[in-house]
Amino acid sequence: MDTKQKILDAAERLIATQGFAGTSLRQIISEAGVNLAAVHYHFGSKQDLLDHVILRKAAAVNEERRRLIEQFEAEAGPGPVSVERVLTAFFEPMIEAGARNPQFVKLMGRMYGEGLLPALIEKHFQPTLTRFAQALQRARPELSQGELRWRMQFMFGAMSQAVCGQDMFPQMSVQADDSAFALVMRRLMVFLCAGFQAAITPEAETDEGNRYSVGHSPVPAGDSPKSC
Amino acid sequence: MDTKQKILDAAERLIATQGFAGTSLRQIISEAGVNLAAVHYHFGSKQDLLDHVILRKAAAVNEERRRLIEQFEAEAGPGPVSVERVLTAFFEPMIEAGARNPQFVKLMGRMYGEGLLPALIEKHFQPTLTRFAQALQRARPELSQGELRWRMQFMFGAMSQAVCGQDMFPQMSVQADDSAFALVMRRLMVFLCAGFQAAITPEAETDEGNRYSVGHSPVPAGDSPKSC
DNA sequence: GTCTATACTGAGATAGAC
DNA sequence: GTCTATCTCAGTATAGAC
Repeated sequence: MDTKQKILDAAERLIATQGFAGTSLRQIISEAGVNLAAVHYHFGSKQDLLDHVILRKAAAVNEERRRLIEQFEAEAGPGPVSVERVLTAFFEPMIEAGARNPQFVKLMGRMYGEGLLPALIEKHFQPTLTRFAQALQRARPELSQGELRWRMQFMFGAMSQAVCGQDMFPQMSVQADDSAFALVMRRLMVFLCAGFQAAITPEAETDEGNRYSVGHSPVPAGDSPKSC
Repeated sequence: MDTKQKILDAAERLIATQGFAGTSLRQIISEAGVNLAAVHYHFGSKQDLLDHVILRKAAAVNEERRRLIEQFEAEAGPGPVSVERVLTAFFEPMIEAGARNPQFVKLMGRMYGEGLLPALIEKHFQPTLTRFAQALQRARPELSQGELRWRMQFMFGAMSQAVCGQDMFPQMSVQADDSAFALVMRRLMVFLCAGFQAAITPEAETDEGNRYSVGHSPVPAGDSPKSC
């Protein structure tokens, strides 16, 4: 009866540590102690198994996100919800989930990195995502829709690395213990908050000459096109 | 004689569009018109083939990055190079590479997402990476080494999504044409620049009670721990 | 409905003939 | 250097026991 659960648990554990492509069904069934065909009976395919692994927990996180953003919007009345609070509504449920189950959050990050999440999000969480996009748009009305969505794209990438990124600096393993997770997420929020608050990107200077003239003549220090 | 080149070219093209895991050696050899065993003869394994695909072009980008940061440091004299200029030294060579060969840059982003790049970077580009970390540290001396490296981690994640991310919003495909690539990268730089410039993350408030009290009582609006 | 046994196709890798 | 044959292991499909 709990064959399904055993498969889901084993899959979550293994995929979180080894990635989706790096985990074979035979590993999963061996750890779960079930038969290979049971996976396809219950889930259809490896990809569908992944969907179920993610959905059974992501749904709650998503629900909580929706609840928080609604609460903040109600509190804000007619005015916009601040960028900081929108990000809080987005990340706080994730931090909570990570405190309860670090594995799952790591798995989500990995799946995002492997490019497997967007399809799922589009299938199941599009409304929530749109809701956050609109909230951010109200908080930063100067930003074009294009720029805002790119910044959200950047946000997802940064989040993915925050959650499951491997260290680039071997001499020091930053993510020592799980208790540091909440701190990392707060660092992420600070970083992203500033990013969203940045002035709009000037769209001018479309390849006049070759911008790579930077190369061998000194770069003018003062009048950069970037508002930094 | 050009068997090696044919394999490298086909691999770059296919992996850039389908990812590493999603591309089989048999696809590659079919497109290159060579024998399967030739791959293992010339490169040893699929993973090693990927290393060669990346290294043959990434080395130049990396060299250019090193050259630029050195130039900026020379111009700055004893003072620090600004965050903006450090990021320029980092991204400008990549923008150039993308203008010449969009495929390659996309491939790099994909590999980063799949978690295959950090090992390579550590093996071959550690000195350059350390150099940029030091430059950023001088530009933002208030940041602890840990926080700075996390922000770099966020940067890599955002970059990865900027370069190869799939759209989350189906109704509108943002990355319409390749000419938009430079604009996206400038948007990324503006975003990241603000992120690095953000005030340090307060490390206090370590789980006193349960921070999720946010839940059912209204969240205090004013006195947030995040400096946003 | 639930699970087992087994076979099928395609993957990466390797040994050895030429 | 190159190619054939073959090995192991992956995901998948199905027939049939209970």
